[in-house]
Amino acid sequence: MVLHNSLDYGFNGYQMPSMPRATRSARRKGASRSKVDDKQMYAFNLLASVAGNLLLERNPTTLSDTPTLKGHDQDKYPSGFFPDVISYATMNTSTSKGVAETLTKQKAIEMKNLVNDVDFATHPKSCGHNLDGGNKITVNDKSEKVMSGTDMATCRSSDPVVCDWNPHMWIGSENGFKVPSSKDHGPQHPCPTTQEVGVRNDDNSSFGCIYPTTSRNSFRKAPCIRGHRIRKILASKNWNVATKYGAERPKTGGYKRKFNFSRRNSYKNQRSQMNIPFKKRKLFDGCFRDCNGRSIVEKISDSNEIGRESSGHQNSRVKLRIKSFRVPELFIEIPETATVSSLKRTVMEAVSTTIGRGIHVGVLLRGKKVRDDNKTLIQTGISHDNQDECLGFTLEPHSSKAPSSFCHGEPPPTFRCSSTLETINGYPPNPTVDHSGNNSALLFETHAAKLSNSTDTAYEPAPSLVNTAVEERSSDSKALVTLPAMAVETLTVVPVCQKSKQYEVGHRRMRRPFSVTEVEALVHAVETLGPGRWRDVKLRAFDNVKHRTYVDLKDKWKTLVHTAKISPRQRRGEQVPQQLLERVLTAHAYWSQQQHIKHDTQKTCLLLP
DNA sequence: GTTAGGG
DNA sequence: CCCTAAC
Repeated sequence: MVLHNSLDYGFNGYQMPSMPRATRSARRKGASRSKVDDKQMYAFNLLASVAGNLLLERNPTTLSDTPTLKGHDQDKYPSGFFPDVISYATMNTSTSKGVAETLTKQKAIEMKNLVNDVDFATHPKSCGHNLDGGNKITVNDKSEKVMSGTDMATCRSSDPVVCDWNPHMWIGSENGFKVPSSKDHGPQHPCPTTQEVGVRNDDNSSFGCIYPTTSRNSFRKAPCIRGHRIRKILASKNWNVATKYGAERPKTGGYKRKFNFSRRNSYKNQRSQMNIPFKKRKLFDGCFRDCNGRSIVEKISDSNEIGRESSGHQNSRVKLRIKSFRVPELFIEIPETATVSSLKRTVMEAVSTTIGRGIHVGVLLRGKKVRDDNKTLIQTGISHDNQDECLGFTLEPHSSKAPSSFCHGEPPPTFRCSSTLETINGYPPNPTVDHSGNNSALLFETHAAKLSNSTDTAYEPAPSLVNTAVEERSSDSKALVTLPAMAVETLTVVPVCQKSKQYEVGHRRMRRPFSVTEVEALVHAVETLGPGRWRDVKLRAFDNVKHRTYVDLKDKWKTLVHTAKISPRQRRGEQVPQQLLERVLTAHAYWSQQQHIKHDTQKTCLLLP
C-alpha cells in the first residue's frame, strides 16, 4: 500500500493535488473514484490525522435533518462518489444531541485556532475521527471502529468509500456550527438557514476553484451569525473542482480563458508539470490564481487601517490571517498485513522525522517563492492592497539537511525505493562507461531491453534506450557520425519518494547534475540529430527520463559547449571526459557549419529569380 | 507544444 | 535550472 499524504492539498505549484496513488491512477483511466478502498481512505485520513487536521467525526447517517445529496446533481457523479463539496460535522450515532452540540462547539473553538483548515468530505459510510479523541480513527462501513491491532485487510468494505479533501467547510463561532443562509449560495442551495450541525453543500460560488468574481463574492460575503463572522475555509481540491466546472460550467469564458492563457507559455508547462496529464495541468493552472492563494491567506484590512495607510506611508501594516499551511507530503509504504497500530507508528515516524529535522516557513506570492528574505513586504508586493494576489505559506523541512530518510538516499526498509535503487535488474545505478569503444557504447547495452521494460511508472523512469531501430533520418543524413545503437543506463533511478521533493512549492527543481553517461547519450544524440531538435533528442535518448526535459537537454548542451571551451581548471562538478567534450566541440562546429550552409543556400535561392 | 536565448 | 518570447 502506498500512502500519500495529501496535506499539500493546495495547488502546490504545478503539482497534482496529492491523493492516494490508486485514486490517481484510477482517475487517469477514467475510472470511478469509488475504486479507492477503505484501507486507502483510512490511511489517507490517518495521515491527515497525524497532522492534526481532522477533528470531526462524520457520520451522516445520523443527519436526519441534514441536507443530503438531493439537489446536488448527484447523478453527475460516479456511483459511489460523494461530491467532495459536502462536509459533515456531525456526531456519532451514539452521541446524544446535547453532547454532540457541546462537542461541536468545542471543536469549533478548537478549529478556529488551528492553522490548518482541512476537512474531508466522505462517503456516508466512510471513515472519520472521533470528536472526543481528536486523532482517534474510525474506519468503518457500519459505524464500527477499527481498533489498533486490527488487520487492515479486514477493513475492506463492499461499499465504495470515497474520501477527499473537502474544498471547504464552515466553522462556526463559539455558538456552534452554523450553516449559511441559502441565499448566500444561490437558489439551489439546499441547506437550511441554520442548524446545529453544519453541512456545507457547495455551489458554484463557493467552490475552491472558481473564477474570481463568484469566488471573491462568496468569500467576502461570508455570512454573519450572531455577530460572528463565519469563515469559509477553502482547501482547494482542484481536481474535482475542475471536473465540476468542466461539466457544469460550459460557458465559462473567463474561466476557460484563464485556464488557457494564464500560463500558456509557462516554463512550468515545460518542466514542473511534466508528469501531469496535460488536461489536468491546465486545470491547475486555472485554479491557481483563483483559489489557491486566497484559500491560504486572507488578507485582513480594516477601514481604519486603510485610512491610516492612505493618509501616510509610514507604519503601514499588513495583517494576514494565515488560514492554512501547506505541509510536506510524505510517501509511506506498508504491507497490507500490517496492523493499524504499526501504520500509525510508521506515519508518526515519518512525520516526526520530517518535522524533527526542523522546518521553516516559505512564502509564496502568486505561487512563486519569495526568496529574498531581506526584501520588504512592499518590495515583494505583499504589502499592497492586493487581495487578489495569492499569498501562501509553506512548511518546509530544512533544505540544508540531508534528504529525509523517507526519501532518496537513505530510504527506510519499508520504502519501495530502497530496493529499487540497488537492484533494478541487478545492475548498479552507476554503471561503468566504456569509453574505449569508438563511440562509447555502454557496457550495459546488452541489458537494455530489460532495463527498458523494467521502468516502473511509479518511479522516475530510467532512461530509455536508444532504439536500435531508430530511423536515422537517412533522408537528410547529415549526421556527423553513424553510431551503433546505444543504451543509456539507469544513472539516475529516482524512486517514487523523490517526488516528495515536490512539496517545495514554487521552488526550483532539485538539481540533478548530468552524469557522464547522460552526457554521453546527449552528445550522441546531438551528433546524430544536431542541436535544435531537442524534442527528438529527448525522445531518442531520454524518452523515459521524465526529469530531463528537452529544455534541460538544450540547456545541458549549451553548458557542454561552454565547458568544452573553457580550461579544465575552470570546470566544476563531475568532470566530463575530455574526449567527450571534444566530441561536443566537434559536433557543435559541424552543426554550426551546417547551419551556415543552410542559410547560405537559402539566401542563394532567394536571390535567384 | 517547441525552440531559442537571456538570466 | 528558470523564465520568456516567438513560433
